[in-house]
Amino acid sequence: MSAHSDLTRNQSLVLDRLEKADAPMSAYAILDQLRDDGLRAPLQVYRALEKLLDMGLAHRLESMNAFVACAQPHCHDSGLIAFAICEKCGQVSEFSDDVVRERLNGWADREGFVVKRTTMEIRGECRACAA
Amino acid sequence: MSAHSDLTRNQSLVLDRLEKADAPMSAYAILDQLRDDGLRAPLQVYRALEKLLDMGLAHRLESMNAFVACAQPHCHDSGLIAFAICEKCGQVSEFSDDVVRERLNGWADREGFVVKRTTMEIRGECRACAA
DNA sequence: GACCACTATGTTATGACATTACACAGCCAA
DNA sequence: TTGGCTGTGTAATGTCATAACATAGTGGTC
Ligand SMILES: [Zn+2]
Ligand SMILES: [Zn+2]
Ligand SMILES: [Zn+2]
Ligand SMILES: [Zn+2]
Repeated sequence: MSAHSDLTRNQSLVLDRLEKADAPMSAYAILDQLRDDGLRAPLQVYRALEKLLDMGLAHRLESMNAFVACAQPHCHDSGLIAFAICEKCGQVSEFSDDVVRERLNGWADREGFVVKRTTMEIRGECRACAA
Repeated sequence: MSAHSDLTRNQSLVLDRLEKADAPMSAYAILDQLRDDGLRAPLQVYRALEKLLDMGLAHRLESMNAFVACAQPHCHDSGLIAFAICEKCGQVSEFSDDVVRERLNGWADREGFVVKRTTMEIRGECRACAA
């Protein structure tokens, strides 16, 4: 069912669902679509998501309490990923920028701030929707 | 009670509470602390917050569903503000970086993405807590 | 094989965050 | 004085996330 054979059943179900979605999904939306597969409680989804986030196979969009499958698995070890989210069609673009990363790290170094995790989300309209 | 005479009563109450807090507050935490002032429902707080956000007097921290008073009101028309949030003591540092803004705008221009709003939140530990 | 530690799972209940819907009051301009 | 606009009060509901507890498989060690 999925190309991720090292995943558990629930993890595979959730990741598959995310990969087939054309927009970010909330945990409860995922759950609703996996009822037929035997999932019945939110925690089953949240637990699977937690692992997928750890593995970098999915991302959480803080600004909308939703989740997406990673667009370029294993391709962003930069430690800083930015998301552009179209509020009209839901399309999410994932990218990283070394200059931005440098600037933020520079600020943190000067301030003595120890960075654990950074989120960067741009909301707006994609080219197609803005036209 | 507040230096913001153009605000309504509820807005002043909420902003005062945020300004006196030493860490971000959830809407419900604000509500709890304003019971004595007559506030009784979440919506009263959320409505006040909505206006304060519009006016730039407060900010929402998406990564923790909480709110802070703006640290430098009227001082960041850059349109892009970054927050560094200490997960230990709750201290929030607010800053902006023109280079970062340029880079993100550059990406958006190339992609034809129309930016409405950008959130940038760094989680970690401040100098004092990391020591 | 018996044991133990570790990870995953299933289920119920609860907690935390946010909005919808409706009613009412004040203000100001037409 | 009427109508539009903004702010307010209240109840009910919707949405997102976790705590607590019980169970089951897996793999290593003795
Ligand atoms: Zn990714
Ligand atoms: Zn779009
Ligand atoms: Zn500010
Ligand atoms: Zn700290």
